[in-house]
Amino acid sequence: MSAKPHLKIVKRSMADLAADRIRAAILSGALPPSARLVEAALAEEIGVSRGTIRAALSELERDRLVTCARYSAWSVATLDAQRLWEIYTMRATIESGAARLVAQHVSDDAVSAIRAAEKKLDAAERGAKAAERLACDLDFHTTIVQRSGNQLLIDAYASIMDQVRWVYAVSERRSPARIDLVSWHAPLADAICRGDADEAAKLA
Amino acid sequence: MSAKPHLKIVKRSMADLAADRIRAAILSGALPPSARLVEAALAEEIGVSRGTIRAALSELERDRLVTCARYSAWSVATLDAQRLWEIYTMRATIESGAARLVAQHVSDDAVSAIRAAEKKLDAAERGAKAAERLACDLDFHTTIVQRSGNQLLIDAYASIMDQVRWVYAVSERRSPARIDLVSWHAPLADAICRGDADEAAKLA
DNA sequence: TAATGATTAATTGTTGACAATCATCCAAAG
DNA sequence: CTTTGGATGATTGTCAACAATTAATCATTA
Repeated sequence: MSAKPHLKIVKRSMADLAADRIRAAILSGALPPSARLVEAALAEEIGVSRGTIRAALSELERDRLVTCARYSAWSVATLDAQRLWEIYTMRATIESGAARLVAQHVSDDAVSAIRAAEKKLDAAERGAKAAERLACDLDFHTTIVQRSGNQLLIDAYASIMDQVRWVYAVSERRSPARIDLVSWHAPLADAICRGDADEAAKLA
Repeated sequence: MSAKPHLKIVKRSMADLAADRIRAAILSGALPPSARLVEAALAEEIGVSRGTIRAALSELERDRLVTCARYSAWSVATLDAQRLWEIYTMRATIESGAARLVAQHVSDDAVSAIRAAEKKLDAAERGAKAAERLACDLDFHTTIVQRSGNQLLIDAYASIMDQVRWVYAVSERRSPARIDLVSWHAPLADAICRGDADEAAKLA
């Protein structure tokens, strides 16, 4: 995605690593919604101290993957219908704002980037397996948000997409009907490329 | 704002209290952008241990009021032109999404709530001092977001509005011309009340 | 039986000490 | 004069122990 590869190695803290482990366990479904999380147990299992685990859980709390009841318990967040609606609405809101921005000052390389993502989507649409198509789908939308140049939007989108993936993982509904991805996304891509901000925001 | 007053007292952790103190210091300008924050010094000043201060700073980091350089230093976030644009764009995006939601399923009490906020804005517009008018202005927009019924949007808006207030506090530009607040906001209120989602989103 | 209050085990909140890392300074070499 | 290298102080990262709080249990009482 980034043109110039940067060599800098990012040394990550144990807390970050621990957060990754727990996050993966939640996203994979190993830790189901509402599952109880005990700091001491996690500390033992991952091999770090409780303080480190606490920092990791705080990070996951920010991402809304876990919740904390004071002096009582951490637990994996729940996913009711209301929250599901909120997640999808939030995603649509952010993507809409991003699409509007991209359309407002549309550039050549933005167009090429979007068209490239569209093309990959087209390629995946025929023949590729469901997971591949889903990945290209998400990639298409992510490309748009990236192009908005707004780090706040990009971060918020990354966070909400984590939730979306979690929803996908938890509700194991496989391949929800084989719709035509390209024809579904083409109007949005076109609106952005011709600079129609309002239309782009509406479609997203 | 809330109809039924709940009596529950929320005992807050020392970390939360510490976060409030530091947050207030930042929003008041006592801690200017880029100011260095040393855990030990803050711990001494506020009267809690470093671990507690660390938790507080992590919370403020989530709110993007402070940043952390590994093994080096915490510091108050910076506010360059790019970030300023990002903040305002993000606010517009969230408000747009919320306005669309409210307009989509507009209810009677939603209309009355918005009209009430509009009326207060109208009252403040003539005679009241700048701070008062600004408060009513923010209140009007907040009312809309609250009415969206989406907790994710509400939280995100509260977070970004903290940043907006920070911008106002840091750049001490007073009363940026006395524009007619009501006529500026009326189209948005009308669009929502008549259920025109696309128009509402565009105006916001 | 249902409500009350004490007891206790489990869990998070907080702390201070130690380890790891970074930024600065300064001297020496080229 | 610039660059290299090491010593040093300051600051964050991590840990283990202790305090505070909660939730469950169970006997007691009306």
